[in-house]
Amino acid sequence: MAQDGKRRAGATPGASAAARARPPSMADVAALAGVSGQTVSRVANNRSNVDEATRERVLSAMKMLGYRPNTAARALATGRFRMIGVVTFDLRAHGNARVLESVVSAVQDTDYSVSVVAVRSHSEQAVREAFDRLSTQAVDGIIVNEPQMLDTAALRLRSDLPIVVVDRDDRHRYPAVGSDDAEGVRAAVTHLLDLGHHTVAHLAGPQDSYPARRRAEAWHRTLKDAGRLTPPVDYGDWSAESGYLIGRQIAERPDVTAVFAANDQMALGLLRALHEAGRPVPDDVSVVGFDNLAESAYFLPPLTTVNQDFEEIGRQSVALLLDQMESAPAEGTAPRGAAAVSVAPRLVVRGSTAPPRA
Amino acid sequence: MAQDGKRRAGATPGASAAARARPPSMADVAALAGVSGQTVSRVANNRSNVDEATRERVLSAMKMLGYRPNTAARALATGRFRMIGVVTFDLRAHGNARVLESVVSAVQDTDYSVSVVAVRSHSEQAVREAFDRLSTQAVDGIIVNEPQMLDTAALRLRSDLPIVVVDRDDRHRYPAVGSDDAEGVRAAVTHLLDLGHHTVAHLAGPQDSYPARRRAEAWHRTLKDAGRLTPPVDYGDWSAESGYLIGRQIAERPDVTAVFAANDQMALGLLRALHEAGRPVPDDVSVVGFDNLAESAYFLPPLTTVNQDFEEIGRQSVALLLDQMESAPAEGTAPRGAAAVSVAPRLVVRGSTAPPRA
DNA sequence: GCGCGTGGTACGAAGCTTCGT
DNA sequence: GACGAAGCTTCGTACCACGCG
Repeated sequence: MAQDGKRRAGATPGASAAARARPPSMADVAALAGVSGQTVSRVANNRSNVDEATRERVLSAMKMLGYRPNTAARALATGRFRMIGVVTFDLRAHGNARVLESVVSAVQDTDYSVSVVAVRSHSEQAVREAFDRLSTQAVDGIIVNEPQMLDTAALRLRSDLPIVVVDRDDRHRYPAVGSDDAEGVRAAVTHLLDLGHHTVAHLAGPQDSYPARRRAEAWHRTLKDAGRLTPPVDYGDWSAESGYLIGRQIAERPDVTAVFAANDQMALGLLRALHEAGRPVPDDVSVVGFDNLAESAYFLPPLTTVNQDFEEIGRQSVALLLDQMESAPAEGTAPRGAAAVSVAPRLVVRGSTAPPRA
Repeated sequence: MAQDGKRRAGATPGASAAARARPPSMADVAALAGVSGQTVSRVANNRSNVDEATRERVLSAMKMLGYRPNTAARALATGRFRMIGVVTFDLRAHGNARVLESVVSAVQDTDYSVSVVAVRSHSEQAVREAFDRLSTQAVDGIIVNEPQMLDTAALRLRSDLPIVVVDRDDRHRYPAVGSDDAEGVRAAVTHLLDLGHHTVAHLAGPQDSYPARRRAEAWHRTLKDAGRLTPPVDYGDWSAESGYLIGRQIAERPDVTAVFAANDQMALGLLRALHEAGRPVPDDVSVVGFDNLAESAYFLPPLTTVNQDFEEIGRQSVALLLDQMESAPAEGTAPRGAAAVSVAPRLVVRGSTAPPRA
């Protein structure tokens, strides 16, 4: 076989298995298969110009030795890491966890891996730090799961890596993928109007959140387009607790017959507040949420809500990122056109909505 | 300055910025600072034997060039990747997402990164594939978030990497970190007995889940220790839907005055079933859950449940893993003693439990 | 000649390129 | 077109040696 005995003593097949500590290298495979390292490399990278028979020999040698290409060496040689970085916020938030899940899942269908960095606060400082970690670490592209970015200045980062932002916002110049919130909100509010409600109150997310703002704006616009009055908005912080606290105030407004909450958690708090105030849902007040938690179908009453297709969002962001990575191989900063992908949400009608009392 | 002009043409300071595409390497920093690459390496790794003045020079050169050490090259040279792999199941499950969150957070306090691999099914095949991915990829240790492993054979993996399993189970020989389920269950069941209930029914998780089994066993033992009868167990699948479906049957058993559900989601379904059957909670039936979802405090009624300290679990698993990684530097398979860390759960009493009707 | 601050060189594992058969 | 051999590249680190107090 090959004569690279000078490289290391134990590499010859004759050596006992006792010295097996270091993982097998390409040279080991080559020796066992009786081919050159070059050919092993060709097989490992699925090149076409290898004879089927030798390919088989090499593959079985790989299997026998349990050979795994050394990622570090490959990355060093190619300059690419086969790794996608994900910057995410609080995973306790349902949507964030779902997005991460679907991104991981989508990436798994490629030969990339995922490295996750969590941002603990919404400060520009924290976000910048996360990016720093990722660019120090070896990633070829970054997906930013940014459902509540305080200020977009934080997104103006020095980084020549391809980036995709999840949860569409037009304030920045990066390609983005997100739910078409406006469409979902429109469906929700229209559903309530169609049921006969004169207007719809809004329990919004925090004012410094872009998604919250978008939903509030869409709510406002839908009412306006329908020629309805727009009640004053209440702002929560996405939590069930805030929904409950604000809900107690809403419950005291006898004119309110329908409420659109910016997420299901706040809707849950609202349901409890209305219940305690003796205002039955949906007989007295209708409630619509946003997100479609797994639990929402079992709230009392089951919650009408807007379902977001997180799977699709994950798939699309990964696709968009890979796209960029392939088209701009270290081209520097060239966010070509900043594509924006909208994923359609879907209204799920359940028991928390009904026509207003006669 | 240095004389490595042979390495690449554009590296000399005189070259225009036009050729700047490749990130700056150590040699660039060395050239700019007028030292050897070796010294740059020393500074980058915070070694002590560098003169304070040269250290400053090197640091400012790094800053000026925006130098970042190349992870791949470093890994190749050292044989360590500074990366921890996490194998996780469905992130839609609250607990899994929480564990991932806390693991990521804990790792972030070290200079390691996290690579996430998701397992889509509970088959040994899928788990093995996940491990394969991780060992192909560059990780120094693995944390397995395994709250519902079908069979532990799947955990008997060829992998000489340090491993920590989250969600303690004694069927395998790996170090593990998890909630002390038995203790949490005991607290929950005892709470109900103390309220005056003669016995407590159990809405269990799926039979092929170890955590579910552990909780069921602890429930059984607690009742037995108290000398109470143990009603037949009903098995759900963790989902609110299964809780609802089984709950409808439970609601028809007039003897049932208290139910312990193996998680909050099933408890939610149960609450709804009891409500629909006209059996008020807690007046007619008391319900206790397990997990303490963010939402549980706003269920109708607010759910008494067992809180798990996921943050602590994450911290502990990372600590345990780092421990192993440092103590067993490529020692092969030597799971020393298989440490097991138990994290104490805590009963949270809310409105879903009360003494039985007189 | 001890020790500190340095520099020189080989090395790690894979890839690519150029020949050559 | 299927392969091999040799040599160079990637970048950072380990080890050893050197000069200078």
